[in-house]
Amino acid sequence: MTRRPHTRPPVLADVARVAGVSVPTVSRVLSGSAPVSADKRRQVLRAIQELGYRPNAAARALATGRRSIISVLTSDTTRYGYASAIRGIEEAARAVGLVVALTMLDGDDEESARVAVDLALDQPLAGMIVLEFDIQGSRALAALPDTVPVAAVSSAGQGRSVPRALFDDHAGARDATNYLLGLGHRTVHHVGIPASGRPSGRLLGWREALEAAGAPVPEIVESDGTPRSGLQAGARLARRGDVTAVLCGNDEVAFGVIKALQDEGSRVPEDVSVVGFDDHPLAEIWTPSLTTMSQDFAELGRMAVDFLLGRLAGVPVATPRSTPRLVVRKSTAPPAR
Amino acid sequence: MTRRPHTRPPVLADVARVAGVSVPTVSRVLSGSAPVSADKRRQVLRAIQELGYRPNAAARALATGRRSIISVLTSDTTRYGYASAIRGIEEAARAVGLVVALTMLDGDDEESARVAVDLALDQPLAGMIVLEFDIQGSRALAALPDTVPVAAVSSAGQGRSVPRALFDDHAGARDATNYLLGLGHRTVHHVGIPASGRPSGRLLGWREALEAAGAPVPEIVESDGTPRSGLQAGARLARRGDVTAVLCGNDEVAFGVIKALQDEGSRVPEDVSVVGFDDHPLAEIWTPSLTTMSQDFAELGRMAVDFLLGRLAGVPVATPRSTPRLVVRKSTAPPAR
DNA sequence: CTGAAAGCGCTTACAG
DNA sequence: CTGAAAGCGCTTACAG
Repeated sequence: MTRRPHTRPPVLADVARVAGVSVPTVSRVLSGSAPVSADKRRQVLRAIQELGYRPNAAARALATGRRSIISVLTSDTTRYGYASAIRGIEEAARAVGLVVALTMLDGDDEESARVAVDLALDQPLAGMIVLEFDIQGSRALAALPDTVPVAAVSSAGQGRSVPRALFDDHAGARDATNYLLGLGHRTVHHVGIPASGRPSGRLLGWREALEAAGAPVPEIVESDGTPRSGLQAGARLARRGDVTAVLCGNDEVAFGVIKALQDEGSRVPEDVSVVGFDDHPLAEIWTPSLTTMSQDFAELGRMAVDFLLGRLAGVPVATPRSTPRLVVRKSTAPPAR
Repeated sequence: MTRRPHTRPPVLADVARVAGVSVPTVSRVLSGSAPVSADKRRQVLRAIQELGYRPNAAARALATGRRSIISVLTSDTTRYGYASAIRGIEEAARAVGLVVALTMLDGDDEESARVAVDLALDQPLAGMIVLEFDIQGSRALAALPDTVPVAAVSSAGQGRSVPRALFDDHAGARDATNYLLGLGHRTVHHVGIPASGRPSGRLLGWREALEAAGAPVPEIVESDGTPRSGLQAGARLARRGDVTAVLCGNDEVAFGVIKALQDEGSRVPEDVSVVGFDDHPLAEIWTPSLTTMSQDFAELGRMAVDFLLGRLAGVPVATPRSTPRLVVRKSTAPPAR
């Protein structure tokens, strides 16, 4: 395999010359936009093969004005929910011939959001999708100029008036809390995770369910959404002594909470019931297997793409919405007495 | 916030007109490529502000010939190792002003590899990075024309002569196996995961260590790399009855193996020691916490970018290499008797 | 069906 | 320091 880095890549005019036709004719067989005689078509195809010709994407984009990139703005892509949503976005984008560009939102301030947004905006974008799962996502959304088509994947009930695919974690948290109350727990504790705005839909749904049931609303235990922070949250809960049910902001935190509770001598679910959020692939393998609110992130990602494309095409699309679904496993049970 | 979807976005000539200067002058203040008087500079800047001007990426790419996209070809991005590598790639790329495009390799055949490669190639690429963690990656690599600059992230010892950042899982598996043998285990079983070629570096390292020690080489138990398949593999191992030590192809599988062993009444590590690979974020939270070969995937991703850019710049770069490191936790112990 | 010409929105010599 | 001109590699009317 010989590499020829110094050879100028062949352009359309080269193909035309080799095939003995005009430049527009090559363009026509490439795009199929107009009929070309079988003969010339064959010659063109052969020349393309021979030269290893590839259309210049930049030139094409400039001439047509078509944009082929969907830029995704997201914080930590190694987290399960984020990774799944990105996967769904990529699938849906690829299906319509679009490419997904990834820009990580890793700074904590507005300046770094602006830098990330600028970098993304420097591409020939068809549109942009912001994963507004957290404050970084919200900041990026705020830093976006209103000239670029954008769709966000957000918790229902967020404020900013941007088109979005919604996941109703508010309703999900309410359902989860009601489920625990229904098992007979006097109240439910909550381990929060960082949210896009204050307060999160999960927190609101949880509190709403408690208040509707006339149950006391315990102080929230905060976490940063990682298993490690769940460990600390679990240790704090164990020390309280009166905890029998916990709703965690996500499964990763729930894993840590369970581990800490067990380390402190509490049995799950006999002493404490724990519910997670997201249905992480390891939730069913955990010991005990984790009761959780299942969210289809990939589907959410796909919906965001469809939504964005629909709006670009001028077709009115209803706001897509996804409601988490309770998956009961072994980490929950009625309280001891 | 009013959206004006039907307004033509401002172009450089608009800025020039509003600022009362020539087009090249605007270009110069934009790029800083040549001195511009303070006066004109100010006027240009004001006009840019006023119009909300953004350079057209396609036009710029066409005029300069500069490419700003690094395309990453990868299969399932929700898996921990893949997600981390992508994260590292994105960080390194962003640091030098490049954008990362993601193309998922989800088909099982060569045709879908070709389709994915074609889509990626349709962008103005600076270069390409292939995550050759599995057969999909290898297929994509094979489908790549040799005109595009490419770097792969691969297991050491892979065949194809493409520049690559290497992770030495061969050595890692050998170290892990030797560690288990050193604890006094008579032999070590292996749960394989899908690899890029046959056989994988992990398998080779494992077998090599056993043979060097004169230990018997048990039949391999296959898995697809998911926790669920680990469950099945664990159940099969439990049935054998003579298993005291297991090296798993990755942590996700190890989690499933541990779970199944426990379900079948084996204690880990008292009856069976289990070692994983990758150091998944949940490895330290697992019960028991998982002894594993830690790999810095993000670092590997960063190295791949540096490697690619170095080669693009014509700077000779040594092949970057990363060797996994043993992290001893609670899932391993000397055999019972 | 086919070619000559203009244009997409930038940048880069080239003169001055 | 600044502007007129050419060019990057395509596509798209426009004639024929």
